[in-house]
Amino acid sequence: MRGEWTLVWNELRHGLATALAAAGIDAGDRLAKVELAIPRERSHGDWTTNLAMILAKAAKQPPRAVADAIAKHFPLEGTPFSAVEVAGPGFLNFRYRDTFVAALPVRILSEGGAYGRSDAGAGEKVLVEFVSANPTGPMNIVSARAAAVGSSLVRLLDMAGFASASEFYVNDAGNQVDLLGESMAARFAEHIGESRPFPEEGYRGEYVRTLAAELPDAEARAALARPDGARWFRDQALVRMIEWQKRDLAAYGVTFDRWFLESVLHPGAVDKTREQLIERGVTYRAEKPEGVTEAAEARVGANEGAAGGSGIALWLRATQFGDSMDRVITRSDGRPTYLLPDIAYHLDKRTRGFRTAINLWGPDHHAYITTLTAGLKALGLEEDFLHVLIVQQVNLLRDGQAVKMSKRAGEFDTLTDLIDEVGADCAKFFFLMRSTTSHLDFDLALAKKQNDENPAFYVQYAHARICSVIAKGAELGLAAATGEPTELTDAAETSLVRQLATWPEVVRGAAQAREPHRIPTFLVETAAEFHRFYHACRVADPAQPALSRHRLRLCAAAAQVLRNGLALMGVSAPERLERSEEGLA
RNA sequence: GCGCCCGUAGCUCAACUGGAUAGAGCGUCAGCCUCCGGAGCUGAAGGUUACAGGUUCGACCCCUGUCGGGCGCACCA
Repeated sequence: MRGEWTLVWNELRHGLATALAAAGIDAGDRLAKVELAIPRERSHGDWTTNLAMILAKAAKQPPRAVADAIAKHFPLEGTPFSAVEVAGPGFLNFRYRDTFVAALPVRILSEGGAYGRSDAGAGEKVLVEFVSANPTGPMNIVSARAAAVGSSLVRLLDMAGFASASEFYVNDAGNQVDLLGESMAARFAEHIGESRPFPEEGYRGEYVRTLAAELPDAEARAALARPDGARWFRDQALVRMIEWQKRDLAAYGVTFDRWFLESVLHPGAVDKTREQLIERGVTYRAEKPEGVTEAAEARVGANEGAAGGSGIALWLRATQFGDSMDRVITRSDGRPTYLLPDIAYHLDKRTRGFRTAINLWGPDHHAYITTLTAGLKALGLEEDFLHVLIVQQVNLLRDGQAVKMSKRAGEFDTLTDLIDEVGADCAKFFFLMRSTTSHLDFDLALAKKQNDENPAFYVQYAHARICSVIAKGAELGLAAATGEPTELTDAAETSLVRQLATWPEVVRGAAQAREPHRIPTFLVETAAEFHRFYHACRVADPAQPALSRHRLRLCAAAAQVLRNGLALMGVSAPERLERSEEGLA
């Protein structure tokens, strides 16, 4: 091993490169993309690769012949592997040395919270933007899923060697905020017994009334009397709303490196972006988009009312960059559409040095991916700069029955409601458990159960159980072994160590695929692996002190891995779980 | 009408970017504590991966079509 934070993955890659060179096989750039995996089937070894099968065609040799050549030249010396075998149609299967396995618990404990960390991301700067809800109401359930996934992804990327940061984009410059201000002014007027018309599309939620009543009385009265007083109400509403959202998220354990206000882009950055697009010749002025089909034209006609005015607008030639149609970036009245500041914002991200922007969006925005991507390509940004993860909707259930999520006061709808009902740990575990592309059925009754139906408790229980057995060992005067490698005497022990050995690879894979759900999946498997071991092997046995000390250390290593995984999820790892009344059912 | 996402065991979901015999939990059935937390463990049953073609050594994964479910569709964000 070349030292900590080096992946077995890297060792394999180097070994394969050496073997290919020695065997005289030209892999081209294939090696960079080849699959190195941990096989599901343990009898297939600890690592496997399909490299030989990939190269067979170009090498004009049967896959097994290529595999044999690679196996023959693979330099095992100094690697974690003792053997490489050719199997099946041409797989190369690698097996860990016993000494590597025996040394692993020592290594896990010495690396501690850093076990699993790697340099796979090579320090690439990645900005993860998520939630970014309009500052016009409290955090809701949809945001709760995005917050759990986004914050976990940031930690995951960091652990895999990316330079990651989190950001919340605040739409504080649009109509919606003006409407909020107007709504607030009207509610304040109502509060002091005056009348002021409530805006047509205003925010009718009870929370606006609450916030209005908290405004400083004298200042608010003065603003109400001024002709431009709506602006004061807007600014007040904005500040209070953002603080509220920050509080809600903080209670959930989610914070952001930066809250980016859209308003800072106006007018400078927005104008500059428009000029750049014009200079690049990717815009035109027209009443209608160029090259629309008759069918599309008919639809425009049908939507004229909703579409707004007719007149000369500035269009982006989005179709040249993969979009299905051209898009307006400046309305006929001169105001920019949402697209232009969005482009300006992402240009700003790129200018700050981020090589990748990962955005978490709701399913209602998926069509916008091609539009924004087209806008960024039109500016000359890398095609793969923007990476959008669609976080699918959440269906709340209670004992199998759908829970209505309504904006109206009193109904179950907010993040705070959710935390109050099931707790932040459990909510996050459930949100992270599924891939973001899956619709998620969230059963409140299930999440509240503290029993075996609940995977969040299954993992936390494994951790608590380990802490308990370590405490038991201490009672008996048995401490975890230090220094010397672990003696593995039982198949269940070896199986557990091998599971723990995969952790750095799981972190790397999950980070590069941007799939945080692999973490809870791994933790559930690890917990199961631990329980199996615990069932098969007595850990704290005064009659066998030497063996006990080795097993206690293995337990401590397992606890460390569980803690590291739960930490990535933002879920706590309690040392004790108290039985609740419901849990006894 | 067009576009995107989804469809895997009775239910909720995995399957490591195209790999070896598609796996977990719940539910059902049958077992396991003189022992460290039974909130646990072991086993059984349960599948034409919606359907029909195609691509190749190999497909839940890629391509085409069909059927279902969700979402979006033009100077709202």
